[in-house]
Amino acid sequence: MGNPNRDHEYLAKLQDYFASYRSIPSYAVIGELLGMASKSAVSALVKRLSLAGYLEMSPDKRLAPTKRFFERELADFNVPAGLPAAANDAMSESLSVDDYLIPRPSSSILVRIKGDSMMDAGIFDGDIAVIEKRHAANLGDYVLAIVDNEYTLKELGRDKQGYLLIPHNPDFSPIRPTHSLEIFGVLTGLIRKYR
Amino acid sequence: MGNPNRDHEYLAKLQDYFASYRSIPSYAVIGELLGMASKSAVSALVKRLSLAGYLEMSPDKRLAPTKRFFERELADFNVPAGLPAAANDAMSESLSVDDYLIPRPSSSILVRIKGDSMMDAGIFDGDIAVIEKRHAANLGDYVLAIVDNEYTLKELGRDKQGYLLIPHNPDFSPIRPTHSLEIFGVLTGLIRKYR
DNA sequence: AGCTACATGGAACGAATGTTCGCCACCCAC
DNA sequence: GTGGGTGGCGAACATTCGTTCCATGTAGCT
Repeated sequence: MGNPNRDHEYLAKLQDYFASYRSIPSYAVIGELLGMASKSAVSALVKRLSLAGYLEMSPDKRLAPTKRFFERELADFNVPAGLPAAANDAMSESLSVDDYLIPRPSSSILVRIKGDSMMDAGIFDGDIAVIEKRHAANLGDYVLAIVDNEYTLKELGRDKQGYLLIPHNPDFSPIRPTHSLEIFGVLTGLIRKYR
Repeated sequence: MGNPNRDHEYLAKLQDYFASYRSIPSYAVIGELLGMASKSAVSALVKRLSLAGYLEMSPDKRLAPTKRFFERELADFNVPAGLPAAANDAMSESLSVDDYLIPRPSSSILVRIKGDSMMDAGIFDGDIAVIEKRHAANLGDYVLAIVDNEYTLKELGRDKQGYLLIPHNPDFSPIRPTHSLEIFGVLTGLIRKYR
């Protein structure tokens, strides 16, 4: 395999396209997109990518991406500088962000964080929390709780007087539930977007 | 229109199908799927769903789901008043988080954070950073830079002596590149997993 | 009942699809 | 060099696509 495989480059363009339009275009358009003049070249490419596990045929004979299609490479931080391009061949590990963060979609919801009460825990206003819905939690878990008809994300704690909700910000005080403490779910992931 | 619109039911089946196979089937198959015997009925349905904003034509005239296609019914969970500002942004199983965090897959890479030098910016050891590969950045951006053959994530700053890399942790000092400063990419997203 | 509105069935049609085949250009190993 | 493998080109092909037009059936209304 002396030939530097251009298939990764082709795959990348397909990934970009799918990210934009949520569909795999026809062979003719793929060719146009990748700079191929004939559909047979595309056909060959599709066979290769299918073998590699990035594409598959849906039951109705339509071309569709596989799970692996959505995986991203995970590079290690400490890579002593190879060339930046080396990150491509680093072949460390790949993962799909969704699978990584949301293993149980049906019991997970996304909640946008309001306020700074968990700032010291690295949870900022505007972040999105992945909450797994359940009513039980362990001490030390970050829980989305319902207190006085309001949702709030805090650490679940306990002292001799009972359970409390501990903020991670010196400007806030622990909340001691007056009546009952209802736990909506447990924080299992966090997503932040910059810019 | 005595008939309660069955379109929602049809939409639901399409959503299920797409969730399974990541593609929209042909009109014939859609008909089969929904119990319609003719493609003209499907054609009409597609027009309705397109008008409602659930489907659209991709640039190559292929049927594709829109963002709204992936929105989840809020009515699904009967949460007492004041549903936690649910992130309507992106909710679905497969595409959502990827789509939200990684608009350009081919130029994005995932990097696992090592060390606490950005702790005060809410970026912790073990978090995963979404880096968009490019060589230019603005002051104030968090950049993945290559300094002395090591990758490091810092804020890009500048003073009268030139560029520097600013950590967000009082225990660390700003880094002043001795020779050259190479920027590998810019931080565009952050992912953290609990437990 | 008679009428209208509308969703669907059914068939015909041109356009576009993906497959296939033979051929060429290039690169590497020998 | 020579040979073989590989990726791409170009054209022909049957199949399938989505559109279109008209007929049919049903529901609601007067």
